[in-house]
Amino acid sequence: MNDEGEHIDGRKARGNRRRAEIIEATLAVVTRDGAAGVTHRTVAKQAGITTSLSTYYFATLDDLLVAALSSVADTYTARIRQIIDGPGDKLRALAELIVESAGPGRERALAERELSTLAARRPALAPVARRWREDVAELAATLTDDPEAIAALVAASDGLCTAILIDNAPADTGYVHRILARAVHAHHATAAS
Amino acid sequence: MNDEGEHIDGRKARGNRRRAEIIEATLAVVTRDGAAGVTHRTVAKQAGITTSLSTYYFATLDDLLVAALSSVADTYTARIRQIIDGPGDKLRALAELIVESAGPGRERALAERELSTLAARRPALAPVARRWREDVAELAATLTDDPEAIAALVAASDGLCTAILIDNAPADTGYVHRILARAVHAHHATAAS
DNA sequence: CGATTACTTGGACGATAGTACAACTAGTAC
DNA sequence: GTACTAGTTGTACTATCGTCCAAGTAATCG
Repeated sequence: MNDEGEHIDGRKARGNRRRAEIIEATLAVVTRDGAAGVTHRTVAKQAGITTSLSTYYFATLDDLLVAALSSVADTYTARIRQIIDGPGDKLRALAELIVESAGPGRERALAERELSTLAARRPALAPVARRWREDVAELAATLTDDPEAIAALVAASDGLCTAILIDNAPADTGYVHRILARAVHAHHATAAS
Repeated sequence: MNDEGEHIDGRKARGNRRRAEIIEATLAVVTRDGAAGVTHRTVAKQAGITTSLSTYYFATLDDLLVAALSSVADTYTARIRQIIDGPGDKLRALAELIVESAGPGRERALAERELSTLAARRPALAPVARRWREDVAELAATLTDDPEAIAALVAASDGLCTAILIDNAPADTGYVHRILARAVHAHHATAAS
């Protein structure tokens, strides 16, 4: 099993490399033309391969989109987990992550948002799209025990991302940090009803 | 001018009625199949007219999408302005409006979000998509003078909508209201940096 | 070596897309 | 009545889509 395994793994590794290339090409297409521009042909052209090869690795377009969304979600998860496990001011690190959406990470963030929106219609994508939100919640859980504060931070993070992406809102780290802090640290006198 | 005007207005009125019908059909299609499902043919079938008639009123698909997004944006603007100008607890009314996205207004809200995301790629749509955000900001401005509190409320509103739409998060009016209040009324000790 | 398997290719099928266009209808002007 | 114009229809052209398939290549196994 091991002997054969190494060879098989070698072959599979080549295939997985191709898969990764195709996924990256897919994200490039989403970045450039939006999710609507994703077709087997455009992706293949972007990746420099033939159309048939794209369908060989992803039989259906849905498979391709699921894989692409999963990929960006994985990246984001890694980033946030890095913040959670790392030292330093977690809230500030989150603010810096959000502000990235205004700069070099803008196109990628836009692609993620587009794929997330797409997830609303494809049940298979929903759990993947939900994950980054859960990650932020987990980060928030290290800062407070109040469930509402956690929900507020998640909502604020998401809303700020939207503001930066759609509205081209000013993206100053200090500014974003203050708004996030407001959600978490609010001394809210639990007004009734 | 008036004599002729009446007749011309009569013709134009008929045309505008058709336009409205087509826009409504477009929203129905976005609601059912997503923005990607919008084609001259699907819209025409939904409206019970021929494909050619759809292209007669909206020469290009972009025109149709712009008109559809403008329509939903108008509706939302009217709702929020009603809250601003009306009596009662504005923040609670906003919470109720947001919570609607979980119930009967869900599909419509989803359609709006989809069109907004689409706006990120079409400069012509950007100002329209920006408007509902400005409306919420205007509502917030009646509750506080702090610009950051306003930004926080807008972000919270948007994030909560996303949570409800994508995450199927619990949508309790009191809950939403408390999170919104947290954004506005935070007694935040302006931590430096 | 041949056999097997993963990988890759070019080309094809039917379906559907955006869009255009000439003809037809109905209401209005004179 | 005729002339005109907005509204409406059926049809057709071309392009691109998802998907499939038979054939070819290259690496590995026995």
